[in-house]
Amino acid sequence: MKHSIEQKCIEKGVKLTEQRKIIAKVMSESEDHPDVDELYKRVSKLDSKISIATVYRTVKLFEESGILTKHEFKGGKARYEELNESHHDHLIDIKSGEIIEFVDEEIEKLQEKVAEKYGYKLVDHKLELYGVKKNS
Amino acid sequence: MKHSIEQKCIEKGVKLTEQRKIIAKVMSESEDHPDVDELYKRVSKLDSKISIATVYRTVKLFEESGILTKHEFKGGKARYEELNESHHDHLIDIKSGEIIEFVDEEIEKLQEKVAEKYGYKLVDHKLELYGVKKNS
DNA sequence: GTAGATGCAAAGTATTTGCGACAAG
DNA sequence: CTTGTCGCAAATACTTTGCATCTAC
Repeated sequence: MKHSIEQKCIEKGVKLTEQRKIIAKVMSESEDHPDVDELYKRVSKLDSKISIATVYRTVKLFEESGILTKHEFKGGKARYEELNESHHDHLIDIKSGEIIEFVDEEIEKLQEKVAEKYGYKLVDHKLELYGVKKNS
Repeated sequence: MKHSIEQKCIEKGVKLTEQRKIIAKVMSESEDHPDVDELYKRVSKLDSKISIATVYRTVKLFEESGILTKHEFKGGKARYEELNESHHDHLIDIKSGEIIEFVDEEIEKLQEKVAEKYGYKLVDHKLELYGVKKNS
């Protein structure tokens, strides 16, 4: 069975080149939120000839096609993850850099309500929590 | 009476140079969230010899001193605003770029709760809503 | 066959830094 | 005085782009 991103490319009519297939595969198999450099490293192991320009072009294309989503957490580089049905936000451990994904329906609803209150329709949002582990 | 940022520099023991006073003044009087370029333009009107490097160095220093806060909204450049008692989040009009500040105590509390749930102490957070005006 | 994709290197942005001159406390 | 700051230009980090070549459909 094809991995999920390649599948989505077909559905969305995104042309599949060798390079895109590799990038799609790597992102599909990634459990984390790699930045372009990291993605480039992983991709290079499968095909050392892929250029970083192609990686940049591809993540941008995938993002515009609604296949990947881009995060700009604190500290510079953009990071990507596969976009799927289940929306979630992020809790970031500022010591270790570990990222925990979470969903909170109540917060989601309240956000809609805030937008509503000011006469806006919510089209997107960003919620990031930065924390330190409690000495448990 | 001195404007608020200059006051804070004194309280926090931040050395006040001519350039810093000007940057402090401009930020104190800004009602919006200027990026460094914009800030540099405003500052240059009061003293055309200030360099952009100084503006970068100063906003960084002010941020580290807890005087300014930095936002990285979608689309690149970092933007700054004065940090004061009243915390707030931002609702951004994706058409006009207008930024509305809001506070929602309930969301704040829920965020704490989420962090708690995963065993974390919340030290910072970022909540940005992106919306379009409803045809009112 | 043709429109679009790739690799490369060069160009863009945004931001930081080394260094000698200078100013604040 | 002495330490830290400034202006300048060069350096860095991340991302985009022009162009000739190549490839998916």
